[in-house]
Amino acid sequence: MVTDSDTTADGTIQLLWGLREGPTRGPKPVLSLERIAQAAVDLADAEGLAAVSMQRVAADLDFTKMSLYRYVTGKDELVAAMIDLAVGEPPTLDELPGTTWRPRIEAWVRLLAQTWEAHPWLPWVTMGDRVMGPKETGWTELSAAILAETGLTVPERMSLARMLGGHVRATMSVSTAGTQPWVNRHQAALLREHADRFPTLRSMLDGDAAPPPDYGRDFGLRVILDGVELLIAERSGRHRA
Amino acid sequence: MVTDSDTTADGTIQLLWGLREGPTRGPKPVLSLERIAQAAVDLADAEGLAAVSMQRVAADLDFTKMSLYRYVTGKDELVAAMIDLAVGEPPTLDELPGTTWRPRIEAWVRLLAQTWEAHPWLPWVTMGDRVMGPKETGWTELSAAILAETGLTVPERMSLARMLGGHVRATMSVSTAGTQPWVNRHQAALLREHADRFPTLRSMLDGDAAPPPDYGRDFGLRVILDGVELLIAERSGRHRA
DNA sequence: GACAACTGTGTCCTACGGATACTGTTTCCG
DNA sequence: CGGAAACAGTATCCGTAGGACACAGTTGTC
Repeated sequence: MVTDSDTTADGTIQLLWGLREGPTRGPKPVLSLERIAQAAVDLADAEGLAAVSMQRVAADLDFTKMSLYRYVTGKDELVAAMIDLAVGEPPTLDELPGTTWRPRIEAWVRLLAQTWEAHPWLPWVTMGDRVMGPKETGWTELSAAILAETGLTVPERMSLARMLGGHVRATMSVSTAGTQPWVNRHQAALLREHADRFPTLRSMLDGDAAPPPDYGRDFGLRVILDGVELLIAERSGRHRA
Repeated sequence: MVTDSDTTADGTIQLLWGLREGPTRGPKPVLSLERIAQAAVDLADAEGLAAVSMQRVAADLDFTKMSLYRYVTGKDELVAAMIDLAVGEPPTLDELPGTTWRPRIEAWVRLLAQTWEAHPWLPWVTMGDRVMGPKETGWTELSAAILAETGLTVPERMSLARMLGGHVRATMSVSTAGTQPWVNRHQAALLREHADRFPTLRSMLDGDAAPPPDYGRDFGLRVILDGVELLIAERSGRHRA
């Protein structure tokens, strides 16, 4: 399941970056990588990632399972193609609102979150060490371009970009059933039952503070970016001193 | 793979919270949930989560695959048991350094990260809507207790706790092979090749800024907590005004 | 027109999670 | 004290998964 070697990575790179040499000799391919990936994405959107199997994707296309292996060396490559298709082309810098890094990066987060909400399986599949496709790299490029203005160091900027992506991931895919957004009803019942062991959590259950509909995405984003601004201010202050 | 119903959740709850009524009639069980979970954790630590199958866990214990199903209704429950075993008992509040929320929550993050580093499969398995076991709930309780001091609202506190957990997750499981910590060598080669499409990323490749060994965990934590302090300060300022 | 290259198919294999029926053991109760 | 119920671990079977491999049919090239 986990691609752990170079040969696999090379294959995926060739696939995603259009480096697969198209042959000229044999019969014309009826299928295409795009059609396959699209069918897989549609399936994952509709029935979840677990429903995506070679069998099923092929069936949705009215082909045999093994025919897919002419376009994709394995399921890992299919998933990689799904990711780059689903994540889509990033916006350009001038499409973003504002002229400074903060509103721009806020918009970047918002747009990324929208994309991920449309494909709820993406958070699970974009974890760990991978080779990013061109579109996904485009999103990263955009964030890097936006954050260049901050004056942070290169590792800091990339840490921040990674952090924001992680934040989007963390503020998604949470149960909706429950009185409080941070706990599902099974957990709530358990907390009431074991109030002695978890007094703080127990007391928080009855709070009537307005639960944010986005599970704290905006709140967390504000906290992070405030921290960044503070850091910038500190450094520019030191520069002047 | 995804437990999507209540009956399953109920079963897992009973398992994790010790609510399974032990029978008294038949032959004495030779195995135990603890032994099974421990074997599974050891296996996952050594060979990765993908190596954990009922077959393999049972073989490591010199038992049949089906014998495990006497202690666990399915693999989901096994994984749930693995999580609560691997995450371990949280520290107590007075074991943490400092007396204010900031050093305490910093220590909380550090300890959680240590635990997760010891079990690199945990990030993948602790995503999404689940029922937490008692030990994992203990970690959450601790963070909630620490953050109570901040004066943030309940949803804000829990968002923050979730955020910090997400931050630990995001700053783990990254490739180590590469000149820069934020990109692996495959990606780096691609960026050099497509320098026109990704100019910002391309230019960052040659930077010689010191790559942090923790992939920006401390940096990100500082940013987040600075943001929190700023928020607290703003509100207390408004209170005075 | 032969041949090489290629696409899509059919068959087969291994491994997985899990259901079910079974054998053997323990304990309760009449 | 002895049978019967309740249990533990086993053996066998099933459906589905990813994938290897050999094949039939199609296409371009020499």
